[in-house]
Amino acid sequence: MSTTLVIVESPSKAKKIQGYLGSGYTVHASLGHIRDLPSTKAEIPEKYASEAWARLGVHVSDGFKPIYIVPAGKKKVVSELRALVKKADRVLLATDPDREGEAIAWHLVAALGLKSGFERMTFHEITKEAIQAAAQHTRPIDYALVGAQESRRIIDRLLGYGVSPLLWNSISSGLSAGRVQSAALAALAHREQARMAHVSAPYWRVTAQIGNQKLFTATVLGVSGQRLATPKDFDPATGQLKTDALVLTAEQAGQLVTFLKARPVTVLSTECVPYSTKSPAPFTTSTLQQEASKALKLSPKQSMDLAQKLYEGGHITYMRTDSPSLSDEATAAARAVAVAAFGQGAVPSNPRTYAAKAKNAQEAHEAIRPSGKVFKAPETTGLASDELALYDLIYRRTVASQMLDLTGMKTTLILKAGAVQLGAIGRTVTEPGFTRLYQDVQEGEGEESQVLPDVQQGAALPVRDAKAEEKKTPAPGRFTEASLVRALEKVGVGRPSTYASILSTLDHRGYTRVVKRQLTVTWLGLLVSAYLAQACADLVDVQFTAHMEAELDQIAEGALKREAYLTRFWSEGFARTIAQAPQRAPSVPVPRVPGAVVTVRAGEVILVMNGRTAPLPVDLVPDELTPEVAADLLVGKAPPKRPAAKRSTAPRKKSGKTSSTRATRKKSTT
DNA sequence: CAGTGAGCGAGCTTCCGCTTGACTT
Repeated sequence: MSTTLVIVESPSKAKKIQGYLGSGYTVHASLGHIRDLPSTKAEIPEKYASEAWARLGVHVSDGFKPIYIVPAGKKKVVSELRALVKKADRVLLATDPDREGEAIAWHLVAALGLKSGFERMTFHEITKEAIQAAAQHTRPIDYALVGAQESRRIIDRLLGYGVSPLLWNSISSGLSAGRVQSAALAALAHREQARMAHVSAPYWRVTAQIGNQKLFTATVLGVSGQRLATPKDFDPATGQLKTDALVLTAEQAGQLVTFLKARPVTVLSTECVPYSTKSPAPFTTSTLQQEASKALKLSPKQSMDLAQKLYEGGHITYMRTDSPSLSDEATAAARAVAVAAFGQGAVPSNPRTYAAKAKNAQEAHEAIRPSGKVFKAPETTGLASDELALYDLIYRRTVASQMLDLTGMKTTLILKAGAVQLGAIGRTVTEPGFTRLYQDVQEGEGEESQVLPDVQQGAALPVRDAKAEEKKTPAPGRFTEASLVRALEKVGVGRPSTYASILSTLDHRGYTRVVKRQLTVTWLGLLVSAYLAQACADLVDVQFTAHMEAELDQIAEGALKREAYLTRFWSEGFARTIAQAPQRAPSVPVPRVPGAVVTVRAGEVILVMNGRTAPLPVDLVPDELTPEVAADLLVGKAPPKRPAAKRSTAPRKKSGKTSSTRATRKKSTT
């Protein structure tokens, strides 16, 4: 009897597919990649160990030939697969239908020593029909696509292992740089610098409570035809007014309140326009992380760990995806839930479809959704606590994606009291649509969602109360872990499988800290970012990945040769930049402390001011370095303690440590 | 003379992306 070995990436997928293909097929998982460039010196094969180029794992001057090894953790799965290959007379490489999957298929051919009798099998849906059809309609491996993946891998290696040593030289041993992490760090550093440079300006906001029965809030827009200043009217760098808007003094604000309380307002104009809010798309990895962060206060890592459990338990589809699209069966299931709960009118007559808008999306999987042809209601899953909460979020989001848009009317009233002009905005909902099931957690609600009375032009309304509040123009907000992921996804940096790990890399290197769910950058992070911006400007350019992707697409289409691209990119580009990079420690100014700079000496981050130096505490967030704190540090006083920001692990655990201590011990005993 | 400790030098670190368990905390 003949048997066919089918190799997929994930074990839960293997189990399901085995059921659909039945006897005659053996389905086994590769657990992702099975070969890679050597990551440490110890992994370099002996025959290359003495070669200088082997440090990179890529023979640059010999056509950028990579050295591939089977990492220690993957030896077991490779030998299992080898044994299965022996028993099979045909192998179907059913890894994911994307660039990385194509490469895994090719690595399997190489690592398992397949000579013939192998084919590539791809599918976008795990249903019995789709799988059986896919097993019949196989194709050869797409070597151009594999070449694009190898180019991506080589670029990331050359950049990462080429640039990181510059940091060891100029800043501190063990630091790292890379295409993805350095772009993420640059975004954080840029935002933190804008915050530090921000000069806030005070302004007054005057509001009145108006109405006969139900009161509504109106805001003073202007006086005698001159507009009242709002945050947009100030230059964030100086705090100075940059338009001709009116900034009230405290006294004027008080007078305005008294004036308003003393007389009714008349309606100058009313405007009523329809508005709508589109149903949200089903979850991708990135949007799941954002919503779980807002609604459930989970970090991206926590969300992914929970989603992994839900996936393994058969509750949801695959959780690492960049596609918001639903299969036909899932669309029908979502509509069925909506109709059962809210009636036939809850869904549009034509099912909604969603396509990826993220750059660089590969769409190998469908959206994250409840599994199966019929969605299990959350309360019938047997799940509890956080797992239940996350499943419930996914369930409601998926069903909501198939429901009607929210529609309503937006009303704007313009009012006047003497020379004072006021405005009020209100909304009424005519069709709640998807919001019956799924409410976005939104900021900036309040006044915008009030209901305004139905009044005519020229009508007079009593003012019940008025007040003036002193406000300050806000500094740009910090990223959260989830909002950084969203920002990276938007420019195509990182992949669903790496979003959570990018954050942990930044944390482990000491570049960032999470403080009260906000992602803050440390002084070390600012120094590294400043150094890279100066030494390797291309690396921190947000467009870098987008440009790379465009070239990789050309390689995949056969329009560009791998070696030509890598030569232009590396030998004629980054290799030169790296050779010319400065070897000095970077220093960055402290915006609010004139004459002070932060730099690094002997691997330690220090503050330098007036010829004196002081080490900076690791947990001192950059914008907490005020003139007072700086003065205290320089006379050796510790800054005021606050609850320590937790760091997940001790700095830099070294995997090579055991072998090096063993070597030292051996030497000392001889 | 044995035991201790300061000081020195050698060697290593590092990337991104695809998967789970096997480890600690």
